[in-house]
Amino acid sequence: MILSKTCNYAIRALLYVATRKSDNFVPVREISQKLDLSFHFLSKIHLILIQHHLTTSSRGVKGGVSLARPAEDITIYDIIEAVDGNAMFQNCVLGLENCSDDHPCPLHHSWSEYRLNLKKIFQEVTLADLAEKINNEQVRLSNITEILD
Amino acid sequence: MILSKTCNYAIRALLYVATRKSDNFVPVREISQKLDLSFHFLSKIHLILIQHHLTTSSRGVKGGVSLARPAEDITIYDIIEAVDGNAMFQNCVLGLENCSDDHPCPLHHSWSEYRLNLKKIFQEVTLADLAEKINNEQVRLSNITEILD
DNA sequence: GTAATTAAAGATAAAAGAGTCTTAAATCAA
DNA sequence: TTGATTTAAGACTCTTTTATCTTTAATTAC
Ligand code: SF4
Ligand code: SF4
Repeated sequence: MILSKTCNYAIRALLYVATRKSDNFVPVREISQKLDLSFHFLSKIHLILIQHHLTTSSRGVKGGVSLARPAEDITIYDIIEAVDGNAMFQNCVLGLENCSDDHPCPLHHSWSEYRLNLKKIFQEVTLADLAEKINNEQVRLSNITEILD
Repeated sequence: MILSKTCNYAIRALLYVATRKSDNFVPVREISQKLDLSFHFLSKIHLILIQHHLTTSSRGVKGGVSLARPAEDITIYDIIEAVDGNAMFQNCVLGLENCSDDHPCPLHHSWSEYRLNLKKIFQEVTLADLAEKINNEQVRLSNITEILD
């Protein structure tokens, strides 16, 4: 898989929050139940997201997490970078070193172009874009049938 | 990383064998020394490659491994498929299910195109292509400086 | 202030990936 | 045939990732 499970869950969780589109905080417990993911594991993932300023949180009654900025301003790339880092968008696909545009191997040209393209794909899609599709039921967030009710 | 370490090592090992271009078997020990990789770990990786008919092997004095077909006929994709499988070229990047061309989410179009493209990149480059570049010293197989002597 | 609620933090555990080690089997050379 | 060499096979260990559990701290409602 291109993305780690942690990253997958992070994206799904934020998508869920984005579809709720209330200004209130969304409890992690609610997210974990709707997405059928481990509550504690999700909590940990949210710490990462908070540290990277993708979300804010509040404790106590009525607490939970919420997006730090409008869903329109959070790209999938932002989430991937926060969780998995950006090595994927920079490293040689074969794990080789000492390669450059000056001394390209047969893979270099296509790979460097591809790598850039991958980044662009993720940067071009925001949480808002995906959330809209989810609300239109053209895509779903979890493998269980009942998800958003 | 896109590819597993095991897969990286497998590619490097086969590239080394390809650059040797002798009809003799190449001992795994030699490969591991030249590439500065664990002998036993490489041995294990070679079992996979042999099982997938990418290499053949011979025990005993003069034994070792060799490519099962000409280097021109082994693509990087063949190696990746053998070691890491092909999930990467088929699965949804977000780990979601129940998606199709009929109900695409905003990522779907670019991703499915990208996924196909990735496969193509790997399928278009053979061991022979890369081995030639290595022999021309335009790329190297290991991070240690002395490698092919 | 008290109780209920919820995230924060960190210890622990299970699973997967990466790497090591030992023994067995095959092959070759003398 | 014997000994050296080299892969085959499998047990084992270490590390990282994934997941669980427990305790603490903050917030709200009353
Ligand atoms: S030239 Fe590009 S693809 Fe080839 S080894 Fe270097 S970074 Fe990787
Ligand atoms: S439509 Fe494509 S990108 Fe979107 S969830 Fe489905 S497979 Fe993934």
